[in-house]
Amino acid sequence: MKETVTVKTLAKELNISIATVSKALNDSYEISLETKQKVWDLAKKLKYQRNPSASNLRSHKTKTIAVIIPEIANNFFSLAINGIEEIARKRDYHVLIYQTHENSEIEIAFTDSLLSGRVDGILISVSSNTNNNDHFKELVKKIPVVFFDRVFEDIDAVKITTDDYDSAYNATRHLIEGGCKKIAYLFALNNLVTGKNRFAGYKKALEEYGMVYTDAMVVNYDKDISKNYENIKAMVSSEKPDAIISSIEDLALPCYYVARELNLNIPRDLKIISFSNLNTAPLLNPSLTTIEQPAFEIGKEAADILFKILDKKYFEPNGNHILKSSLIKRESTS
Amino acid sequence: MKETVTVKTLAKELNISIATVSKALNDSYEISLETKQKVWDLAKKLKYQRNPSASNLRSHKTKTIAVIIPEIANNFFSLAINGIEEIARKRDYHVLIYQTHENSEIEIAFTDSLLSGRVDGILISVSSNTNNNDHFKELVKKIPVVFFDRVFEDIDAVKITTDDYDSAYNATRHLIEGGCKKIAYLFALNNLVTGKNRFAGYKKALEEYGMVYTDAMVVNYDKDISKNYENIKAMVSSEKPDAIISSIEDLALPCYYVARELNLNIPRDLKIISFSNLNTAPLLNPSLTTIEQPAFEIGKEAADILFKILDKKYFEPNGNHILKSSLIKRESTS
DNA sequence: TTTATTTACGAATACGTTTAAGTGAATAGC
DNA sequence: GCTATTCACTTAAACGTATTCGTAAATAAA
Repeated sequence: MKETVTVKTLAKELNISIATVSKALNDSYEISLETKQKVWDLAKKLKYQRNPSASNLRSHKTKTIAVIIPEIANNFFSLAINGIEEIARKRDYHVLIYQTHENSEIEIAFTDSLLSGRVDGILISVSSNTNNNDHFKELVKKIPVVFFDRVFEDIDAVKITTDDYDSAYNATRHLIEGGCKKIAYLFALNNLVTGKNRFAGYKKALEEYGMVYTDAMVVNYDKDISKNYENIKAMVSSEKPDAIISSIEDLALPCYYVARELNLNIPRDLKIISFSNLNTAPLLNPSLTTIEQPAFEIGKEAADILFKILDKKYFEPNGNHILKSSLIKRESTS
Repeated sequence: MKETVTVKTLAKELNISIATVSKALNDSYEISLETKQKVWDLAKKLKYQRNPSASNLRSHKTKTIAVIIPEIANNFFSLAINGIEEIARKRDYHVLIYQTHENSEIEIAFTDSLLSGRVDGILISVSSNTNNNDHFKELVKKIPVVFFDRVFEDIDAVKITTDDYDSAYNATRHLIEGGCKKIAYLFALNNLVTGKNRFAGYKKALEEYGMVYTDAMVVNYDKDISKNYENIKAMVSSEKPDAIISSIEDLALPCYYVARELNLNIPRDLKIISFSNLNTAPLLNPSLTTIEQPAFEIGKEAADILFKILDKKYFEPNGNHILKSSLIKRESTS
């Protein structure tokens, strides 16, 4: 059993006090360069590693942030985490991952548990079936939090989103200008601004062209994934839309299967456009027109701002940062 | 500023000692049920949260595991993390994520830094350009580690892999039986058993059918992604294979682009098969035949075993667990 | 030269928990 | 009735670090 090397070890070896060692390791101005160098050299030689628990306990800094997301096996979120991790890495921070699986209760359990001082800050993308934001309101009072992509309106925290309204609006216009007369909508994130804005953009475009939608043309996301397929199929069968806008990626692929099942040709009989970060979008049959969110940049931005808050260099508690998505036109709408 | 509630708070309030509170919270047999109940009730009422740092410092248990992977924005790895997270959740463990981006030095930095007692155990899928495994050999002596999917041969630790040899063998046979005469191979993970086994399976199948491969038909993975496309294109142009086996997902899509660029029809002119967990594989143009690894299960299994080791209920330091992949035949090879 | 300030370090304490060892009272064994 | 054991709890000491306060020596200011 190896002896673990602590400040004590170094102190004893160098015949100086523990305090001096600790200060030297933290590059304190109180310590002479000469002594610091001796400490650093020995620390390196003995492979000294600062004990994080002890350090945290004393300093109340954990060098750790938490990321709470609905699902990791999702292109958007894994890219976002990628961005977050990149920023965290630069600052030698550690990243804890928590998946809610779109379950609000799990989400609450996570946020509660993170109040114990395990992390310095939290990045959250809200679960789709979270209706009540009381726990978030409490949370943001106690610990720095940045919301990204899936956000609530009335929370006192920084939010990073994309131009949901504009991109949905543009997508709808793209369809209308392509000759579509009846555009169905796959609605998700109903209770979040994110979802509301997308839907509003869709409605606005319809309105501008004197078109209407009926409730029958709107399919709501069901967390039971198999039902989504059925619901879309039922809607397409009865309503016979000539286009579909999907407000989340998860609903795009079911559309392809439905079209196949109903013998509808995409894009001739049915045009499809979806919010999506699928890297196979260009290779699908037919290739899929997407509203691509800058997922990686969202993650970076969110992390960046969280760190600014931790550094106390950010003073806009309600900042709303909006990044631009891009509409990438492909065969499914041509 | 709210007072943080500690064991001290509870002790004072209930007029009992700190030790009693601590033991009650840990459900120790030394404490009467009556007292425990009082402690639990008050803890709940005051929303007491055990301070993780203090607890770790004293008990040397962090309730945290680390996952080191090459890339999170990858179907296989995000599914694996999903499985890991599921198991961790059940045991109230926290999951730290580290991405190496296939960089061996970053990998070493991570493993070194995890020796400070920040985590109880580590799950690793080795970076593709890691040639030297000395740091792993040292690592496994000091902390429980389970390797998954991308593993080294001669490390004294548990390994979770898939039947790489068999699945590559079967995939190759599938192509041969489909009439292919010249099967190219996209080689990755050359320095890991994982990659070696896949290549060996390919070679064995060729051999059985009296076929040969030349070095010119083998393209090695380049970490500069843009080069892969060029390399594959060059190989296909000069060698004119009638099929390609890609040993990792990242090399499959470039094949599609190359075929498109060279005006080759898949599968007529060029059949393609790839190790892959793409959920859009059935929707590609044409749909892609895949060797699908049970990514989620691999993650679960790896985490499961790590916890067994932590519980000291696992006694097979060299256990090699092999899960089965499935060959899913689609249009790209028909 | 005398006083004030700076420099470089050490002693001691606190962070919040866990745990080994100890204690008095109640119960059991004979 | 006396000793041995069990029960329920307390005391006190860690775990390894960061930090406040203090201090002796060296330097600067007067």
